Amino acid sequence: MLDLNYIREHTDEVREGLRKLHLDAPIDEILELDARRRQLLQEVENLRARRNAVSKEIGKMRDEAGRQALIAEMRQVGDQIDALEEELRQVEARLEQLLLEVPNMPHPSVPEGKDESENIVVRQEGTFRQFDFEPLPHWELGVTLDIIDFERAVKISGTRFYVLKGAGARLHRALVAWMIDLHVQKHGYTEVLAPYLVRRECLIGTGQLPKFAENLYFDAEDDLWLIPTAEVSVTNLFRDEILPAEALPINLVSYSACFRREKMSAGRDVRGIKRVHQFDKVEMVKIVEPETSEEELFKLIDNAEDVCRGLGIPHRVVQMCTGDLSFTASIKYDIEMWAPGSQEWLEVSSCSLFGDFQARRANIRYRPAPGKKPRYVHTLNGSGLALPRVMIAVMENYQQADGSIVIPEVLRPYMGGQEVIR
RNA sequence: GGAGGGGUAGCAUAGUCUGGCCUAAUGCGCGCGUCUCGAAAACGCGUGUGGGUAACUCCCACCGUGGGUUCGAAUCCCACCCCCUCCGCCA
Repeated sequence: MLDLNYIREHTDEVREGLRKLHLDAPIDEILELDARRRQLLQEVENLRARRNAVSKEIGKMRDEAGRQALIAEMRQVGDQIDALEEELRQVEARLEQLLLEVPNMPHPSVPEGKDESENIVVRQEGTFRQFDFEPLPHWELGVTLDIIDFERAVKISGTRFYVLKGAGARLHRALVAWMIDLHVQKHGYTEVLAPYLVRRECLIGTGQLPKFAENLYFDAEDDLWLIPTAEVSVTNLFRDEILPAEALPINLVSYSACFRREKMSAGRDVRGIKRVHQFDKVEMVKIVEPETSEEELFKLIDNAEDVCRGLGIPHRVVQMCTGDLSFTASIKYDIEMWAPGSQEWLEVSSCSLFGDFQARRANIRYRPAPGKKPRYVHTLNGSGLALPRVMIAVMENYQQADGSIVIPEVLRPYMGGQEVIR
């Protein structure tokens, strides 16, 4: 959420930001409602001040006739207050609703562009493996090795679900365990395991709601929502808190299942395990002081890249242009791994700096020093990494001519020393 | 799910029965200062959040949440949420 004062005082910059994003937002209506709100607020508060003062007098008065006269007068004032408050409530509700639909502003450093075609490949690392045979896509390798079962997944859950089996399931588990250990032991994160079902307010806090409800699964009876990413549960751990300065930076890593309807991409990427309704992910979340947040973003990206380096799979870092930024991000970089069987770059991580956009929504603040006013924190997160696509990259990069898959060395301790899946 | 107890500012408590000097007190913690070579102790001052305002020693709101009664609600009424104890059920 943007600061209402900022919208009022820097209206032109907000309009310019929206133009760069190729998005629209009801700025005029917001400004009108804001002006009306402040006007109503003053009227109501003046009336309330009067009533407070007079009511106190009434409590002390002995003259019964004068008392009754004042009570009658205050009854009138009360009616006026009720009427104004009703209008105020409506204005504030509408204002809140509109503010929640205004996207974050792009950071000035973000290159301008209309859509993903204008994203910028910042760097590429690692060497492509030279194959002396035709590398197969993972959906063929997985079925042949009997480590992925698509048909039974569809039988029990429908399209866009998958089942891992035997060494496939274990490879998945090994990846999760190794990634978490890497981030904890080498990068200094603290591991957390949080609920997959969260309250509606959490989705509003991190920005999935109200705009993107159609991408989420939820339980109507209890109004509990399945998280589309651990970002939601982990960032919201701190909602409505004022953290002491010494608690920052907070660096958390969390494994979770993620649930997405994928309504927007019907018909795309239907083969294999690239785009599914339920997948697992290791997510990194940072809660930091505003002054350090850009530096923290680059650490975050490097931490995610370290996973690619450890696995020995080529990757590249892509900066999103303004037209391809998410609703909540101020800066965003994707990390993509090369998949030689599918012949494509796979987005395995998305690293974002949100500034205070999420912090305002979730009301996460910190106190810079004892006695000082609370300030909003900056939040960041990045995948470290998303499991199915890393599985794809491992399977396709490490396949051999006979269809077997060599297990990357870093994962072998997590697989009981196994070296090859055949 | 049943019965009982509870939710008050960072923490711990008072206030609720009996509405109005509660515009929420006290202790702890925290900050600043005095004293000291320095510290502790003691003493003094200060210390919740959000909003209105150019700004304030000014005003408004917030006592779990949302409604209601009243000139006036932490206090009375209704609904809901959460926590604790016991019982039931359960991996």
